[in-house]
Amino acid sequence: MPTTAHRVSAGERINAHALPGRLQEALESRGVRLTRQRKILLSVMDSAERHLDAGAILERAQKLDPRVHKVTVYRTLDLLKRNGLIDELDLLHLRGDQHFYESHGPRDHIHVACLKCGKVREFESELYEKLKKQIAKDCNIQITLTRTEVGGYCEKCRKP
Amino acid sequence: MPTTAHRVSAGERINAHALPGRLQEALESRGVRLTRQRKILLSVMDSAERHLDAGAILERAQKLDPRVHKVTVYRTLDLLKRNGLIDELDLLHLRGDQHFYESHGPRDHIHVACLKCGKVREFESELYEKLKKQIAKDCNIQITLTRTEVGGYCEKCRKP
DNA sequence: ATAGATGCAAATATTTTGCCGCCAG
DNA sequence: CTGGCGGCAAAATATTTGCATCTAT
Repeated sequence: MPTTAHRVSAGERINAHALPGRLQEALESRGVRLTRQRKILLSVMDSAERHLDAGAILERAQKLDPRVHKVTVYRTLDLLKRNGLIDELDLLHLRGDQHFYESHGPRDHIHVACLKCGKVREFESELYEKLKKQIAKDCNIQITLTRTEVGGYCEKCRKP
Repeated sequence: MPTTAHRVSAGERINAHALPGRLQEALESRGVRLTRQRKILLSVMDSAERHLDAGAILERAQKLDPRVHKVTVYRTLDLLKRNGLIDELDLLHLRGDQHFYESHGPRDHIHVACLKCGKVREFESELYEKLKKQIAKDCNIQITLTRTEVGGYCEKCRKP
């Protein structure tokens, strides 16, 4: 599996442990105990410029503080999942069979990935909202989570 | 019921080991070598009434012929994936972290799963086709695969 | 006959669990 | 102080690989 190029987005924060991000605030407001390692992990996830898997989260956390343990990463991810604060993605197994995580905001989006260069883009659409409403109605289901992943070849990768 | 067309469950084909199914025919036409174990595995997948993972495929295959090996299941799944004959799903990790497979026909569909009872239903929609076209256009991508999985609570599981 | 497929064991990769000492509140 | 949390090792789960042997064509 190819190592995906590191995208440095403008929004990437340099100093990870500076201010409490969205996730930390969410846990605080729920009265969840905030340990040293949790603060580090939350800041890593809050400031990620791309989707990270458990291993990548561990790496970045250990750069901030080597005392963070692999198992704690999994336990913290589980905590966040249980609290509905992150989404677990597979990204079409583009980069392997592990899971990727993203702190999910209020807006639901589709992941659009290029199968060649591996770039993942997020896409929002009113049509998607309509589709979900149609599913809810026609299947008589109360939808609580959705995941749409699209793979293909981007403009650059189609050209010779 | 719904205005939109929807297929019932994954497969309704009845008899497992009888006649060559869609998958076997597809491989034959491509000149792929058809071994004893491949025929068995293909028939298992062609006649599955629900989405199976590698372990479930192995189990069913061994009931037909105990000489089928686990590794062969993975290698055959890989063969089918490479030939674009099956889709690999995660079904929202409803039943665990393994992958599920389905022989994919010409029609693309959405998987709608109840998070409580685990029932998975397939759903087709013109709206979905439109959405894909919109993505292709707006993201300037040539789409080759899509996966949409929706989780929620079905009518029965919402009731007391 | 022979290229390609299978079986077996062992290696990888990822995630989970049991147990005990530690620390945030 | 104390109940939840984290570290460590080991288990569990899922999948892949090396190599010798077998078989469909």
